[in-house]
Amino acid sequence: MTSAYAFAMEMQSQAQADTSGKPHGKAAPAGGRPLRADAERTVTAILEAAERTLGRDPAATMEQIAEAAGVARTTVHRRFATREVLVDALALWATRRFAAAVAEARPDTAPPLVALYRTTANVLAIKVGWGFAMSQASSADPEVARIHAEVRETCERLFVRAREAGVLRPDVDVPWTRQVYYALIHQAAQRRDDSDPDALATLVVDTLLRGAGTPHPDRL
Amino acid sequence: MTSAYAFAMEMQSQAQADTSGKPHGKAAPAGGRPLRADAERTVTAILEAAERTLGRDPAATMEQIAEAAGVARTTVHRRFATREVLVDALALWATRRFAAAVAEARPDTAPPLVALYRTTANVLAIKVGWGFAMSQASSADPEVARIHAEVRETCERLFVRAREAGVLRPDVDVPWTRQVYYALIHQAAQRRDDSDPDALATLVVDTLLRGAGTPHPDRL
DNA sequence: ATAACTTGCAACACTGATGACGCAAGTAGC
DNA sequence: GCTACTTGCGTCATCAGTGTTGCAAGTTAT
Repeated sequence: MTSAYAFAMEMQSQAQADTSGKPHGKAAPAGGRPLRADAERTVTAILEAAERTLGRDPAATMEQIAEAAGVARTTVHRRFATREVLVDALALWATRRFAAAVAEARPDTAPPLVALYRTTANVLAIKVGWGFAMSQASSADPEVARIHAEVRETCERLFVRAREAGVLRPDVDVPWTRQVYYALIHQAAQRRDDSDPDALATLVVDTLLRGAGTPHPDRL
Repeated sequence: MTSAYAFAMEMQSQAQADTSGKPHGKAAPAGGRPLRADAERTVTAILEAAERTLGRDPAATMEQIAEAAGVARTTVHRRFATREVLVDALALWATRRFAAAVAEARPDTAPPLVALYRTTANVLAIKVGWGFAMSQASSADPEVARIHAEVRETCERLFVRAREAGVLRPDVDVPWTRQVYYALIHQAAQRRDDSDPDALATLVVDTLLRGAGTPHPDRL
């Protein structure tokens, strides 16, 4: 991980929204102003540890997360007032990377097949390693929901273009195709073994387009 | 649901195993002997309510499950000593139906394509409505794990036969194909709308075999 | 009708997780 | 080196969920 900083800090400023304040007293101490270098390192360590830990067990304890991050539990609470704030921050962080990965593939302008391939490879690279955070698509955070909806629409636009370009059959159901596409990516991201993003992307795109059947059997 | 009784009672007898006994005192009162009619109705109501409730929120409370079943929380505990016992019972119940649905399609003897279609339709019929229970494949209960492993192998045997019969391409990776197949079924089961099992099965099989691409484009 | 069973209710104990503090020691940055 | 910040640690309060028990009222089956 290179610079989680910028993201992490945005998280903090988001976090201070303090939607309702179910717990007793105060919210996160998170002010918008810059953190000292060591503090930023800690925040990053916590977010990464949270991903690893929650990835294995979504019900993991703040204690376990703290331990994985190599910090005291109280320190986690200092940075993220509540568990919810932490999870939301994680989700937002990963979601923005996700959106950036999609945008980078220029899905609205590149030739459909190229865009499809590049998008797949980019997204795959994010998904392996940020599996838990990406599973929080149905986050309470409206920003996360918004971004996911946006990506969803981008994806469907791409499929429409692909259909018009003759890459997809004229009769395909775009929403269904997108769901299948998501499912394939998810499945590919699970493979712990051969994790070369390009090979996986090829597998996904190939499966999506050709399926597993023989070209022209006299079927059914 | 017609007769959940036989299943539910088997659950109970499984449940009494009392693996370690983490809580204080005793385990489930579940003896192997028959329940009175009203008690059986209650057990069934609880299992079905658990499915519905946990389907929406896997972290749902025993209280919420009880409420959904129209029963007091203490009654739930009377029938299922711990939350774990309840979830295991649910998983085992659904898993057996699942296995039965697969077996009914004669996946080892029917012509591959027929078997594939029938299996899909049967499994789909189980999965919609028992989504949560079926997601417990990685249950602590060894019986559940065993059945799932068995079905998995049956599925792969079917795919091998399909490949040899020319239904699947000679170069397909069977484990990957099975994963994709599972994912497609899962995806199809999500569709709350057009829930005709046959239509969904057609969609799944069609997608698996043909994919979404045009037959023979000059691709890549 | 009666004996056995089942349920709801109220109450209680226990546990694990969460969140908040204050303080002492250590570190970053000027 | 001085100041401000950050962290670990110990501690405490609170809470939600779980599991248990006793009893009165209702139901089932014979």
